[in-house]
Amino acid sequence: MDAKNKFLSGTLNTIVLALLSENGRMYGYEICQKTKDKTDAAILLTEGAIYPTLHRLEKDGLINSSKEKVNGRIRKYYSINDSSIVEINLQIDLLTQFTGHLRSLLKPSL
Amino acid sequence: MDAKNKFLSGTLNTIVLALLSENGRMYGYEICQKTKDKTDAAILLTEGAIYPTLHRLEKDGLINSSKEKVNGRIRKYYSINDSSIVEINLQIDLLTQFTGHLRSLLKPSL
DNA sequence: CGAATATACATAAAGAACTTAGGTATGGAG
DNA sequence: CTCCATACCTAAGTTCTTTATGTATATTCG
Repeated sequence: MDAKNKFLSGTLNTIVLALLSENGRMYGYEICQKTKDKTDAAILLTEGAIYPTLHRLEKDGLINSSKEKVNGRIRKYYSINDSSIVEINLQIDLLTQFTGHLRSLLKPSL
Repeated sequence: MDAKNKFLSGTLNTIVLALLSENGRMYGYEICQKTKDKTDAAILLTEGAIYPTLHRLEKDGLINSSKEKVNGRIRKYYSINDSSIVEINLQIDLLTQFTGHLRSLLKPSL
């Protein structure tokens, strides 16, 4: 019950899409590490969450995958599907707006 | 599958605590309206979500309730439990920090 | 060299939280 | 008198995450 990231719920899809938009081509494990690094370990993605998320996004046609052997190990790289860029940017914008509204609701405590 | 607020998940507890901290004393229906007003209807809390949330927070001892008849209708007012203020402010701070990290992850798309 | 750790993928059972949909009831507007 | 707003509540279903495994290779360290 550590629940490191109880706020994460619902935002993981969009975080992944944003990282792929920015970085072009990433694999699951890398996404977890990158997120950890960029947030000073404040947001920790678990593998049990990231892999199903990637599979879901691919099934929904938002991202593509390709396997590649690197240093003897298989990596599965993902990148955004160009034909979904509009949809992806919309989702990112919506989440950005949501966090803005959220912060305005929380602000009085500052 | 409209999922108006697919990002809400996990943050509702803390939104409620923040609103109660700010406003002192509110009832469920009012919390929904207030949230709608303050976010230009971008965040819409459903009654199916808000009431179980209030019950949960009360059960956990974070808030208190009292019923009152107003204009012929029963209202159940909630307020934060003073002995939980530290815990509540911590949760609000954590969510504020989370949204900060989240925005930094999403920012490159701007 | 053997063991532990990091890398890298995957899935399944369980739990938590939300949506959807329904139910009850009063007051005011048209 | 009917509809809508107010005001509460709960249950079934869905979705997503956590936790717990499992597989496999490369590297590091004693």
